[in-house]
Amino acid sequence: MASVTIDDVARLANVSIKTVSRVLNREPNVRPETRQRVLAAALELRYRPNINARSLAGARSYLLGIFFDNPSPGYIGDVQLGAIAKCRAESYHLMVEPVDLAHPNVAEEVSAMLATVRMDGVILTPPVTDHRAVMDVLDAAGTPFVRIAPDLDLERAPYVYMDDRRAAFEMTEHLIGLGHRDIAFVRGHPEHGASHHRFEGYEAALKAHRLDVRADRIAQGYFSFRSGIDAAEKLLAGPVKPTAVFASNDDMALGVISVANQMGLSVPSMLSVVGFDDAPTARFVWPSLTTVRQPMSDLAAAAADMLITRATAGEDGRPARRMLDFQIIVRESSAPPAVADPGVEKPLQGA
Amino acid sequence: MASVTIDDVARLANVSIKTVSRVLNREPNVRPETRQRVLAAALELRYRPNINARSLAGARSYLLGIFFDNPSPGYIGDVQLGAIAKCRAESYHLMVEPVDLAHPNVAEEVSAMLATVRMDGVILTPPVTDHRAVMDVLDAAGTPFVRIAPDLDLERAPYVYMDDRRAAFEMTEHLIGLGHRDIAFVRGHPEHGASHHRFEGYEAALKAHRLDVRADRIAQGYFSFRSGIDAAEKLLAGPVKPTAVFASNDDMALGVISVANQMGLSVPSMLSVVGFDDAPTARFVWPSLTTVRQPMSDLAAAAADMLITRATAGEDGRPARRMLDFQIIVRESSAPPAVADPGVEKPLQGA
DNA sequence: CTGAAAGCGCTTACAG
DNA sequence: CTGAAAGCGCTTACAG
Repeated sequence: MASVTIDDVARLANVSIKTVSRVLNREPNVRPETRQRVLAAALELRYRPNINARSLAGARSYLLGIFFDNPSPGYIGDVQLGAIAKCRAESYHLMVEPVDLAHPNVAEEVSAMLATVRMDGVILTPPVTDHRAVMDVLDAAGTPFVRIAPDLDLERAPYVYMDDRRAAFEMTEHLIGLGHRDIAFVRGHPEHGASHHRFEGYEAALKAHRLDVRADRIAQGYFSFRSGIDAAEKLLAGPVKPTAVFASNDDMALGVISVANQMGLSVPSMLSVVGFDDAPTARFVWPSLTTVRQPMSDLAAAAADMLITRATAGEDGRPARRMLDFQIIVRESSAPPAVADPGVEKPLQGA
Repeated sequence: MASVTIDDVARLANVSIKTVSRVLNREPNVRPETRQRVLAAALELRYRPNINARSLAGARSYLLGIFFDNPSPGYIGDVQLGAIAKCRAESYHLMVEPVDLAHPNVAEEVSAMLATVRMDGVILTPPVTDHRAVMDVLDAAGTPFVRIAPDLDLERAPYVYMDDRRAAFEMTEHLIGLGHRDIAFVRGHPEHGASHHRFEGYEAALKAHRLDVRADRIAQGYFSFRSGIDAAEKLLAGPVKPTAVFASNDDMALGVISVANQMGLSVPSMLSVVGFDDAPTARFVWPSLTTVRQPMSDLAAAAADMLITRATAGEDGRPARRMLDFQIIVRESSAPPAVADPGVEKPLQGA
């Protein structure tokens, strides 16, 4: 209860509180011997600086915020884990703040929050990451922020991201490598930049392997399970069906699998289905889903790191950005096509 | 940047800062007219009290902590949403703190954290909710806490929970109501109190409907997908199979479905399978899972509420507890049995 | 290399 | 009903 303060440490070490402060903040100009004495005293007393006092007196709050709006349950957890781990390592703390983008007064709300609790930086998760009013408020408050996987205004502020195009390219190559030549694609929500990048990756991989990009093998989806079902019903309607479907996210891939099941198309023996995201569900469905793991946790950790180390500007003075690696997770839902094309036996030439 | 302080408000309202403080904290003894003037000034200046200053000077920090260890990704999100919503409504903020129970120095770590950032209360989620060393540290620091769905030492501290036994009872009745008479059960991890409550509910419902509780229809599981598979392989091995399987959680239910699929037992037409938890996955698998929704979000909200309103002691002076309602979510995985028992037509008598 | 003073923006305890 | 003073536990700016 009666907690140990900087005064207690100073007294025990026989120095002023200013010296204790210097040692704890790793400031220069302290004799090694003095430093040792202070450290020993702090250790003995198990001294922990009070974050409120530090924040009130100084320029740092040792607090990072993470803004969410309507997080999908799995998502919020992954993201936070990364940010929390980094914060913990740097003795920062993470404050979770919901942001209701649909609310008419978002800006006012966020502004009030920023005034109440001072944060050294804020991590913006999608869809908040693309909300201009929120960024305006953050700028007005002088609070640094890093965006996770933004779509819009990429020059505006620092961000972390993964290469969606390249991931889609590699996933498509995974299917081609399995022997598939007729691969359908379910596009993501047209308002998400990632949707376009993923489609481009798919398209580029087909072209690189001299395969046709057929309009009747491409369906529009909106990232929802339901839209995956609708898309699958179109893609699987004809007599000659694709041997694989690449859905731009896992929820839609699950919709595709559901339709395939109902049509008696066994996955993966008669139809391979792959997704994107590695949603928690992907591991547990039957068959489990081959997908792309977005390094959400690492992205958040990188964002936290940029904020804590104040590395939010690149060498050229423009907002910094960091790209992280994705991972192709091969599970049960992808396999060689049932009836192999005669040409499949010999390896294909990449472009 | 240059933020509005209590002094600015006091000046504009022509009162002392103490009076501003009174008004903002809803203390008595302020003339209505004065109160109005202060409120108007605060509004005009968009004044927001600095949380660090409040915390440093006063008895409240307006901060709640929520402790996690190895959260399953879906889980952490649900829980937090509830806690955050409540915090926001009461102008509190939520700090997420990871607790590594496996670490030899958990107690020391938590203790350090508590010294650094003062919290008005802490919410403990499973499995932290049952960790004695953590509770000891919390007590030592004088920090109130509320446990979510604890198993052990129920008299020790306030908690929120749902009635697992009753939920399992009702789920079993759902199956009986569908016409099932031969219902198998997969038990949960024996070290979790909930496992026993769920089993008791199953057992009680069978007895209430004069159905046999058969040892060969009960298998031990450990809450994992894998253990669900193992259990299903035992339960579905014989020539006369149960018409329904009630698994103590969703992960195991998915394991059961997976085995059923591989055995050619179509769910739900040849076998009904139900779970418990309403994991995010439950909605998306095919067939989607009939299950029990644990009100995780509401439990967390209730916990936050108890902490904020300081209602952590019951009227009898013992630790308070609050029980919340569960919900039976009927989806596609449960249906009437394929071959109905002749006796099924007439309604059964409940006990 | 070290320290005394002031101040961050509030609340507490006390006086009137 | 209202306010002047002290103080929470630190860091900042300055002096030596």
